[in-house]
Amino acid sequence: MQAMGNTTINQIYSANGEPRRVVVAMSGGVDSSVVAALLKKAGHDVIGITLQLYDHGEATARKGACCAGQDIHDARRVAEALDIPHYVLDYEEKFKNAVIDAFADSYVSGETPIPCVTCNTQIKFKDLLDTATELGADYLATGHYIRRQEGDGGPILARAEDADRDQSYFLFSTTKEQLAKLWFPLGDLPKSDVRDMARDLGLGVADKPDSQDICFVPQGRYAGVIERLKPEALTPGSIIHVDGRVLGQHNGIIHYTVGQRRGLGIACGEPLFVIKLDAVKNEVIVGPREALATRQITLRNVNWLGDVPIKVAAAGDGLEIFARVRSTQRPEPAVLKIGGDGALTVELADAASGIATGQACVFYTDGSNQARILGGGWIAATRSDLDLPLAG
RNA sequence: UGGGGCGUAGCCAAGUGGUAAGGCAGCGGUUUUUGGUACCGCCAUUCGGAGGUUCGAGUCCUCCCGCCCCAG
Repeated sequence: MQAMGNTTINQIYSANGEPRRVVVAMSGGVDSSVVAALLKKAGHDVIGITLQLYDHGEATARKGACCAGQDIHDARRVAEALDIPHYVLDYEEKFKNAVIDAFADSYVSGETPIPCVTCNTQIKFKDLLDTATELGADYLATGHYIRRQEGDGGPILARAEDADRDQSYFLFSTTKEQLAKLWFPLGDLPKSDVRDMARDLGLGVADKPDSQDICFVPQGRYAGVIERLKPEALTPGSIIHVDGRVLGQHNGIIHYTVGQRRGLGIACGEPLFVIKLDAVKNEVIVGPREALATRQITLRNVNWLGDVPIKVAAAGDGLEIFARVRSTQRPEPAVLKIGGDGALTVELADAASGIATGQACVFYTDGSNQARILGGGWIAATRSDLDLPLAG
């Protein structure tokens, strides 16, 4: 543990050779607090910034939240203890426009969003990074578990040492330009060590629970958030089996996501899963588990982090990669291809199940814990292994 | 108003004398910086109703109620 801690501090030094000005995005949690402490201890000129992202209402006091209420106080206390300047920036409007509205729009259009990715790339690595730059910072450091390494052609991204904590899935759309000014000191550390460090450093947040769920959604009831923004999203419609039978009614497609089983309220002997959401017809298409199998994925808004242009890398027979279609699953063998029209597709070697549009497909060089991240894209459409319509 | 069949939890369903399987749905939880999946737990003192036989009945008998089929 001690050796690991020293190693990290040494790496922090060796990255620059001399102290630098660093803005640390402090969420009020354990991870970013330890980052601030480590960088301060290493002699850097550390500035803590905490973003206030959403209301002070019902979501504020609950455990597992961040960036509001109690968490801001926690961050401030840590900053005081570390004797570093600390600023709280009101990003509520930016957050609502860039993250919450997009979140609602996504569900209304029949997709399933990942607000954490949007927040990282649209808020933290954009507006906050700009602010950090304005403050004269050389780097913006965060508590994300991912590694930024120096490659031949500039910084590259690699999976975190702690595979269970690896957050590369949520950071796939980090651009090379953003990467140039980002710093992830925890990428080499196991989470348990980070907690130990927090205790050794006497940080009050050492035993704070990990954040989980969507930070701005109270009690996991995301539909309520959407309803407030878009009341029309709760229009009832039909639940239809892939074989054509009308099985029931729903109270708005925003309550469903592809792969979902619970909540359908339909008993038909074998379990039913949501196979597809049709926003135009306002229909929820359900079917057996087999109908969820997919290996063909069409992407949009791909962020490419490879060394050679993607048009070259993915041309012809495509590029053999490892792909991840959800954060909690290991990268699996796949082929990344680019079509004549420039459309990018991923073909999984083994079929995956329950892949919703609006989710992310992230590319890796290999299946190891040291794999480099080659980028990723948003899932625009998938094709069922069965002879069924496109789920998307 | 003759013959036959059926009636078990929200749905489907096993159980033919020994003290109510299972699946689906639902509910709760675990896992998880997205959703979902998965996994774990809970879910009929009671078998359409009323009597009867029996040490003991969802299972046998009688009557009643309700469906379904065939024939009139």
